[in-house]
Amino acid sequence: MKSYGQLCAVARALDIVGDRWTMLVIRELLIQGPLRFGELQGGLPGVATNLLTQRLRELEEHGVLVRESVRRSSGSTMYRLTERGEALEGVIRELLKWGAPTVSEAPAESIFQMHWLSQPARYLLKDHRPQEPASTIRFGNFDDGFDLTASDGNIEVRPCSRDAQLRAVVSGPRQVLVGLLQGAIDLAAAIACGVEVQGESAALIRVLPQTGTPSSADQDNSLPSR
Amino acid sequence: MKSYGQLCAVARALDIVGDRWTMLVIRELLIQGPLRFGELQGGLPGVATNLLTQRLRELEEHGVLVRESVRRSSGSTMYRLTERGEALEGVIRELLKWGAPTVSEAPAESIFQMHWLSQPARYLLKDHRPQEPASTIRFGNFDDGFDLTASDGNIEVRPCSRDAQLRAVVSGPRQVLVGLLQGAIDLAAAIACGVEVQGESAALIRVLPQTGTPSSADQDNSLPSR
DNA sequence: CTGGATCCGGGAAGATACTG
DNA sequence: CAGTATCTTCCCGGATCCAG
Repeated sequence: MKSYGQLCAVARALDIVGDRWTMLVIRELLIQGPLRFGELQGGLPGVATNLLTQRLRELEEHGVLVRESVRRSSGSTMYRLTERGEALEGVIRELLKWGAPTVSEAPAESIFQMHWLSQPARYLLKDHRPQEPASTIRFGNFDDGFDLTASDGNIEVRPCSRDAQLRAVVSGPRQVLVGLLQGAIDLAAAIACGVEVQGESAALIRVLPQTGTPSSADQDNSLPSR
Repeated sequence: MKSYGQLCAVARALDIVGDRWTMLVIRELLIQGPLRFGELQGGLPGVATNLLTQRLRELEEHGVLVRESVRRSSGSTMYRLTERGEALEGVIRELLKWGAPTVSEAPAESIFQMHWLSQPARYLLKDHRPQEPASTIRFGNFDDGFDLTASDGNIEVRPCSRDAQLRAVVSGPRQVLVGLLQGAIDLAAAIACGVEVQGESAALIRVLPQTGTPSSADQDNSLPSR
């Protein structure tokens, strides 16, 4: 898009990352790590291929990402954020903190992908039992989800890993999961709305926001030995 | 613009503030406080009136700002950020932190307005002499500038005030001021490049980033009793 | 004179078909 | 799979016009 032509740091940033789809490309690469063209397209439903190409070229020119030819077998190219690109994490974080309250107002036909919840989870969830041993939960499934680890009071999120030691696997309807992570509803209500927790629900409770009313879900049911 | 149609906090935020010019409208209102249509237009060189109208309507619909009819004399309307709108400060802050290094790469013919430096000043400058009494500096002039106060280790910026007690007034060429505030050049170099400091230059040095080489400007010349 | 609304040309975005 | 080419649609930008 055309430059704003202003000698201002905000305008300069928007000259580079202010175009339509651009920040969502950054989001995908921040969440999922290096991706191929098709994978990127999959996380950006509705983007035209020519437009995605154009955005990737522009971001490459500005040093936000790099094209990497994978040498194995054929020349499949990967897109990877540079250090400069990863520095956009702060912008993404502030955008999602601001946008989170409006997710519930999204058009009903909105598309949902579980991995989009990984950054909100990182910022909205906390490890409420720091003294307990590290514990990893999977949200969603391997094809679209993320692994969240609570340890020493910290929360980390990563793309799903084959060899993660999972204490629990969480899945369910889109809107309910969003509300659960934001603390808008508690676990008992979420389960009533169709959320399924396989494994130790205590591992999930450990990181969920505390909702106002200490519900029956708090003392929980069992810790099945896994 | 069209919604991304994604159940994702980042996409939802961009649905609201991702359109062209929108974040710059927010920037103006954050920096300058409530403004009239024409004042807004003045801080957004190149925006078409119809487009500005449209953006203001959209932001009003989303509860980011409110139109206020000033009852005095004729019906001049003011635009003021709501609490929700002011919550975008974090997004602006992260954008400017990311964009600051690229300001020097801006097109040569870029427009400059002094008040655009006020937010960078707020985040890039520090009060290095917290024990000294509060001290206010004006950057630019009353028509386009801002007042910066250092006190108790904190930095505050405000639109220019008629009754501010000024220790110093700083002006000079655009690019040099940008470099000075970012610590890319030191005060001695800035003065050599045309920056003028009227009053106590010590008041300016108190808040400037420390450049690598402790230059002659550091021990400074005098503190004229004012 | 400020605060807009209307009109229109050019260009960016969206959809889809096509190719190495 | 990773784009390119093409066409349509819609938004942006600039000028002009209108109302209080």
